[in-house]
Amino acid sequence: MKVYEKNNSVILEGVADFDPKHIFECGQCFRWHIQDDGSYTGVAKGKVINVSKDNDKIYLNNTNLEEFNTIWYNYFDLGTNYTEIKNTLKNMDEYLDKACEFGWGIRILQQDGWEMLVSFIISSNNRIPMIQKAIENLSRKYGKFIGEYEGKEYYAFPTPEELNKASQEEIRACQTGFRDKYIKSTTESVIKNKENISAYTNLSTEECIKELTKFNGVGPKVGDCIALFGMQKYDTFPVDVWVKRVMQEFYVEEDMSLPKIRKYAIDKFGDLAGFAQQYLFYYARELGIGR
DNA sequence: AACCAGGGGTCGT
DNA sequence: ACGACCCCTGGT
Repeated sequence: MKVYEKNNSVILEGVADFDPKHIFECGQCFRWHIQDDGSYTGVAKGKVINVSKDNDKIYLNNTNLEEFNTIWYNYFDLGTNYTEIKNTLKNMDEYLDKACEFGWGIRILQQDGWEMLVSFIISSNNRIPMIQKAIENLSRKYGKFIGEYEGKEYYAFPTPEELNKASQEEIRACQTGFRDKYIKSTTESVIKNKENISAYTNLSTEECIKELTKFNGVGPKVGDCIALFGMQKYDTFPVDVWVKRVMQEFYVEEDMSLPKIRKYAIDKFGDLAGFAQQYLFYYARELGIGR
């Protein structure tokens, strides 16, 4: 991979297994939006950045080499060899083979743990456009102003201290619905116990999920998502409705419970369970499998 | 036009 | 084990 800077952009040449659509639409993130030109603009790590692809070049716009080295290299998980991961998964069975081919450019972003905690609490019993709207509202109201990009204003996701200034009613006014109380209680608990959410990456997967599910509004599925997307716990397997469908379609009996599907997948896919989940989710959702 | 069913995890009973 | 929770979408 060749990396160089040009006109407020960082250009990556010959990077394998990277497709913006696959990355931003595989269910792992909520703050990336497609633009008229097919590129994606998003807020992460307190910055606004735009990502586009042209043949074998990836353009990271509105950033520079220093930020690439300190932030975006890890954020886009560029140190991980996805070709190898896909090869291992594809050899397991024909369904993973198809799913990996289909979502060939997926990468699991290394996102902020605190932001994932709140975002996936909002995601429970909720749909993606609604989740995006609520997170946007919370950021605009309580997060720091980052700046304008292409005529739009962007705000960082609020820190625990910033979000703690909001009352339950004010949180609900951001269109969180009945999850307002979960967000309030979780934020208060983080502040009160001086929780360092980013340190959860140091825990074992099991310990990490056990700690996460102590927060109000975090059950098994949401806990799995936070661990996978915010804490690099790749040996877990969030089972949402789409993953349940695709698993029942290809692997297990129709009446298998969610915890059993999860265990089945973790036993089968092992350390790569989280990656398998992403390929299967994207495949199932884009193709409407099991609907 | 007005209404109702559907979607989607967690909590509390 | 099961209903309630919020709110937008899509169908009738």
